Amino acid sequence: MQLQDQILEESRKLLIKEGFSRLSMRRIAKKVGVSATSIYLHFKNKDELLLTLIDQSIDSLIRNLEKAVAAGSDPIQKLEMAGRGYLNFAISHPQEYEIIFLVRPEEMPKYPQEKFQNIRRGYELMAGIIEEGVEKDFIKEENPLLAAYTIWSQLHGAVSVILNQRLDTRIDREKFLKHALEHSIDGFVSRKIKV
Amino acid sequence: MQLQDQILEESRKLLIKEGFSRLSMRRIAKKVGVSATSIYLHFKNKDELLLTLIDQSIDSLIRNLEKAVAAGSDPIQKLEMAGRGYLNFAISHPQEYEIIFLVRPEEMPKYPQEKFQNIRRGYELMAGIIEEGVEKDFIKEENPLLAAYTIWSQLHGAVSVILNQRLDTRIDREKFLKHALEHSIDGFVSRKIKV
Amino acid sequence: MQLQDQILEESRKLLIKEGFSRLSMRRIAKKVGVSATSIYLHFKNKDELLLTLIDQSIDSLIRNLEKAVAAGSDPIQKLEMAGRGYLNFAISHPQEYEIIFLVRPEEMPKYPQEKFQNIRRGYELMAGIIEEGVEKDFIKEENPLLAAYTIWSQLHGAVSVILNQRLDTRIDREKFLKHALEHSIDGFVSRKIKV
Amino acid sequence: MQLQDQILEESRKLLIKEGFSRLSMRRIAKKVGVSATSIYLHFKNKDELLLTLIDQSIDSLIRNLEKAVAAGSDPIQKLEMAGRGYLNFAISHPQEYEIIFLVRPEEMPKYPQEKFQNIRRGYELMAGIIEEGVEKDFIKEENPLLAAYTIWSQLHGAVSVILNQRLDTRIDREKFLKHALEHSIDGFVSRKIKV
DNA sequence: TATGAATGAGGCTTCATTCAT
DNA sequence: CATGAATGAAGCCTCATTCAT
Repeated sequence: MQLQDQILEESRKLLIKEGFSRLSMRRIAKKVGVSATSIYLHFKNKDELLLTLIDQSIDSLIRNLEKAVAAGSDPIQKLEMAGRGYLNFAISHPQEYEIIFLVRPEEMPKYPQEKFQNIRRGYELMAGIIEEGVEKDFIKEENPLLAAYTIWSQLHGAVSVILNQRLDTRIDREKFLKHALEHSIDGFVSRKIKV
Repeated sequence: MQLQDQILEESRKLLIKEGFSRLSMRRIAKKVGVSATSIYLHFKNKDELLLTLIDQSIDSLIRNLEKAVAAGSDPIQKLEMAGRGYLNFAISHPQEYEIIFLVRPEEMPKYPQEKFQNIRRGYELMAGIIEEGVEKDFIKEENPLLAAYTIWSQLHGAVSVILNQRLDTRIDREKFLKHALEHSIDGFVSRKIKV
Repeated sequence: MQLQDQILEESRKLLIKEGFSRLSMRRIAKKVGVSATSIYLHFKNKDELLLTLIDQSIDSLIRNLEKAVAAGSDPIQKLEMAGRGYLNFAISHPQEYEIIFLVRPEEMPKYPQEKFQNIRRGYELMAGIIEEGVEKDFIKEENPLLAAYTIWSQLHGAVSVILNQRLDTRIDREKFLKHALEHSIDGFVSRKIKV
Repeated sequence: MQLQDQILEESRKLLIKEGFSRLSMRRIAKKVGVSATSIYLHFKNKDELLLTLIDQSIDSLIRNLEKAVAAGSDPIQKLEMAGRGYLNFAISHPQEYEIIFLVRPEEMPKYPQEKFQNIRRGYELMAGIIEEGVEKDFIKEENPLLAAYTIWSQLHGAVSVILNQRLDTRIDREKFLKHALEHSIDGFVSRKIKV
């Protein structure tokens, strides 16, 4: 593995294990086993490193969604599989998922906007499915993008409480995820069709 | 205003404006117009300051929810008003809302667990309403706590994308909030009763 | 007990338990249960407090020596009892003993010299005994002050290694003290007379 | 000279001139003429710096003793030379000598015990000589280690009063040292053989 | 006699980054 | 491609002391 990739990988690990505030160039360098200076041969500075991290993670999430969706046949199934894919990705790749939401708005001006807009591809993929569902009369929905984004945000909410370890201890994690998915996807769908 | 309150207020402002990583004792002191040392006369250390901030914010959120709920008559209305109250609070008091979710899991061990568990009162309030709805046959739901927590997490998701300034620019904020609320509350209710 | 005495007592305890570097006005105040400011009502500043502490300790040591010597009949016995008294005092009142040697030379200019010279009374007491022994022909010694001071310094050495917890673990403390005393006092006497 | 050595040297000087309580990383850095940060490139932290200082000093003392002893022929002469070597080292390298006794018991837990135990080699060297003396019938002594340690502590006492500038102004320093050495070594020896 | 509030100086340490090699 | 040395800024925190009450 190239040094550049090692740096990215260790950064991800450090990020999830120790938190953002403890992610320093020195720490990364030590973990990788090179001098701190060496990192600068591969990344212009810390911001660029983070940006690469974010970029990769967004790509990874979207690739996962696309793969998940590919297996579905009708729009409703596709939507459900996208939702499931989202949750699975977040839960099983917490480092990558969290990095996507790592940069806080006050720091965003430092980062090129278009990088963040890549994430659009995620819910646009969902919006596309909904649109397809509308066209094929599976789904009734006036604003597919809005609908997709709503689902997207709700899935994010469910994942957030888990990754932030704030899920009530009296609630079973798997049950919660199942319920949240249903409530976001099935519920949405059912309501629109069955009612 | 007492210095203690000024410190808390400026901390909140700084937090929202500059982010967690830039919230330092020195910065707070400078903003308030006192020496950094003075803060230690009112708070044992930075952690205690943050804890007070969190505590106050949780209290504030819950008081808002309680007030919102008080105006409702039947369970369904109450639930909707709680949801609306949640969103309103988060949007209009972003500093306080964000502080509640500020502490990341890797730093939690430092803080007393019971402080964080105060937040339970928030979704337990919702669970209570759902239970009431079940009793009065307005709502069909086997696990009110799970249901309440699901709604809770979804509202959090909606709020998060807004506060993190990640809402797609093509989507209107108000429309999104309305849609998200409906999708979380009404949808939940309709599905359970009407179907 | 007066506040002033409480302050002194807690200072002594703190000094021995936590060390000089951690003896701060705030800490003392907290231990005593008053505000830090209050100490300044009783002592001009930290140096004055320390000085009082030293003064009292020197007095205490010397009073102990005088008492010990009083019980002896002939000079040799007196000398031995003085030595034993010295060791006993140091071992059983480590706080007070250590304070006497607390102030390092580089800080001495701050303190009035005459306070420290009180300690002279300690080995002058011993020198007196030796002189008495010379007069009564028990002891042969040209320079009683030098002899007394030598014994004095050797007893200090023995006590130091114990209080500094540097006594070799393979050596029994009591045996060491006995041996050191013999070697300093008896040995001195025997050599001069018996040989 | 390497920066590391400069740091150690200036630390020693500062220690003897200003005392332990004023030995700070900043001060050392200023003396050496580098930024405080630079020290951390050569020492992990302040404790490590002190430990290095202590380690070097213990080594230095023991090497001096060994050299001193080498010149002696019979055990008694060796013992005397070791004692003289001890005094000489302490008086002419006060910084190094004092550092050995710098760490107070309450701070010892922070430091690895084995470093401090190196000092054992010092009085074990003396114990060895005494043992040799016993074997060759020059000396009668049941417990060589105890005897050696007693001498050791007494020499330390003599040195202490001088380095702490507490020697009575009426006593000549050289005479005192000579007397103390005799009293510790010769006295010990004479008594054991001649009586 | 007592204190709460305040402060400037300074404590140790970590950080991102640069520069010469 | 890699590094060791260096640094200014900043982090949290404690200190002795003063002042107004």
